[in-house]
Amino acid sequence: MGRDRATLADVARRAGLSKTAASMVLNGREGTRLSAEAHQRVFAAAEELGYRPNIAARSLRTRKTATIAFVSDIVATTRFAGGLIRGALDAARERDHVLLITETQGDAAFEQYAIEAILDRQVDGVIYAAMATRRLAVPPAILGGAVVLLNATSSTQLPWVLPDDQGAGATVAETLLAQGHRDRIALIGRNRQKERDPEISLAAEARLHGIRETLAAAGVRLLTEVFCPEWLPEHGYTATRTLLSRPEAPSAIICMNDRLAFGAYQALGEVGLSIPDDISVISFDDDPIASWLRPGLTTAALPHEEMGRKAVELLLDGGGEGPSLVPMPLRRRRSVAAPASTVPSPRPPGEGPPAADVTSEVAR
Amino acid sequence: MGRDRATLADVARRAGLSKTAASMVLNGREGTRLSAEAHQRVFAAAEELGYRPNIAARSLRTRKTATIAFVSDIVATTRFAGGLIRGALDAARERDHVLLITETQGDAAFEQYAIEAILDRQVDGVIYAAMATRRLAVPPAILGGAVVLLNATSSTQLPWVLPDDQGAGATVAETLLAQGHRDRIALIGRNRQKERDPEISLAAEARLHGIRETLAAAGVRLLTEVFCPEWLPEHGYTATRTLLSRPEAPSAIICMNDRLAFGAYQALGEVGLSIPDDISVISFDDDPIASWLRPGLTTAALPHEEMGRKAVELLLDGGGEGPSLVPMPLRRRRSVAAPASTVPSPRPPGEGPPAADVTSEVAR
DNA sequence: ATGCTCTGCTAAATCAGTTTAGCGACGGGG
DNA sequence: CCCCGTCGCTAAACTGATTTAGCAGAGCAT
Repeated sequence: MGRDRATLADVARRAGLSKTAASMVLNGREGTRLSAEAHQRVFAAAEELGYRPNIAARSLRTRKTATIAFVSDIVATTRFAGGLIRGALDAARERDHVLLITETQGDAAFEQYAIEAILDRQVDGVIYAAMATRRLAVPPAILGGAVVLLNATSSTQLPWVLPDDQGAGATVAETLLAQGHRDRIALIGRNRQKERDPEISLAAEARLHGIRETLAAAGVRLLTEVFCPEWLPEHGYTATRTLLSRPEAPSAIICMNDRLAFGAYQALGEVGLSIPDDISVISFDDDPIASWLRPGLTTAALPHEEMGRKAVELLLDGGGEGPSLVPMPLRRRRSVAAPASTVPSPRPPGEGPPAADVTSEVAR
Repeated sequence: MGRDRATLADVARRAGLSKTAASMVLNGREGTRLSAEAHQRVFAAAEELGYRPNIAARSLRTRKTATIAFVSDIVATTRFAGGLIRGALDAARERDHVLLITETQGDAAFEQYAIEAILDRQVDGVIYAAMATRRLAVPPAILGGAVVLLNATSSTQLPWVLPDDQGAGATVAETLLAQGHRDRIALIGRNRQKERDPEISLAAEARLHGIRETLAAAGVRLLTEVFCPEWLPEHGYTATRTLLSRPEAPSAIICMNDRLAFGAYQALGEVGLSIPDDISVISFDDDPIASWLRPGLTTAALPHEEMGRKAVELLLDGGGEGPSLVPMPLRRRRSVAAPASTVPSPRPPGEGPPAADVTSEVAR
């Protein structure tokens, strides 16, 4: 790999000029007094030889590598990582940079390895990413250079990019209000222990805040909230069963994320309630399952690609300290409708299929 | 980032030795006649100064960068990429290497960029990964160095790693046979156009082959097959409705992947059939949804982490040309049981699912 | 003729390592 | 006493770029 490559000296020789001249021409240096003809010859020689600079040699001198480190806690388990990386990759390519990826897995030894590895390689900057939106501590060793936090905050004076969870909360609430939902809106997914701990997640509180403010502005209060230990389908399922066992049935359920909403779908399906005719469901994240559910789940999408892209922009183009909030667009699907005029009553389970119009659902 | 670092010259000076001596000691060179005391002094000096070699300088001379390029067609969209990357990352770290990630998005210009970028950076090897198991053409420019194909084959003489889809097919079939399913096993997900095109996917044919061979060895033939244009939930849904409209109802359904199986769950749920009491469902991939479904979906897992890990091993430790098949372990959950003694009959659905010649029907 | 300023270009240093070639001291054999 | 080999170590070349410092020649004014 990469033997036989023409060097700058080869180009200079072929152009009949010095390495200095060749270097300056190829780097487009201003203020040099090299003739137009010299430019021509250098470009021609470089072209003919298929010259490409050796980045190791260049960065030895310049201490620039055109490489960005992407350090994250977990890349694998969450499918959101892909979006962040993809966005970063795109923006990096546009700026002729490349991404070095490492993972700490939340392990101090691995983090140490990752940091040494990127420091040894003299990366131009570091994107320090968390897979769950949260606050974190930035290892001091990397603070010598450019750092952008992605999907995370910190107490340090750095730029960081976050999804606009609060705005998404507002959007979600507005969507329900616009359909005529008022006093029978339930919420699933708060977590007593974790939501207040910014080291674990900032999302819950911000989303809730957006929801509450918007509802309050319309003079509406949440009907109930059901707490969940985690945001997994099984918890959404149990929470929904709990919800349905209460005297006053909701006209709409806001789930804190799509996995909870999936659980809600399962519970509602078992009980024979139809979405959105009997009950609307709306949620956050735009997990792939949101589009696979029947009916499709309306949800405020986490803008992962834009976030990854934004992080690179802040790192390379500058853009100051503090937060950059990326809007979370609402994916409108079929899970939200106007509330039924009558309060829906759960059918006894085991009675058979819900009275959904199957053929219209099949026509997809 | 990385200024103020001690250099080898600093270490040598502090140890009272030459750069040569320091270099040799730190690299653990055999056959050098440096005294034990000299070793001590160098190690001590390096320790005290927190010396770390500058990789750019080193690789300028040695043409080794301790960096592997991970080139894939698509990292974002599929959540499988994470597993591949994670496995590769782990194995790379164990060997003191780091991963440079690029994405071609199947675009020739992007591929060109990616290749130049990694060639410029003198990576030690390339993992060329596809997100859908398939055959691909390796760009000749990278054939100068070490290359391993991940989740892909090629006609070139390179090592490649694939999931053992055929073995998984066998496992799946055996699992059903072991539960007593025989002549009422249906299959969902073959695709007329694509499955035969190895540029698109190798998985379908291999899985089917494993299934057919195993069943044949037990004297069993598939009851029916329903074709699907893609492997998405909606197609699994339609295919299942189609399947249920046939006179002879299956006791088990094999889905070509979990997303199809999810669609099958939806259709079975609507029609009031219970999994696994009325019908068993088994599948491939171990998508996250497999564990979220109720009941949990039994499925042969794509061993992404192991595959990524294996690719790095082949690249760095050697291991010869040709295929390395990584077994696909079965995740046993609750979706498979013994067939009901009586043939399950779908409850009369008020809305008739489409009735047509199934085998020729292409679910849309 | 002298000094000065431009113009157009180059030699050499530099970055931080690895590697080759070889040097001085010492001991032993002839 | 001389030659040779081993021991323990080092000077210097080398990797491929960037960058500093400066040189030769032309043109112009004095």
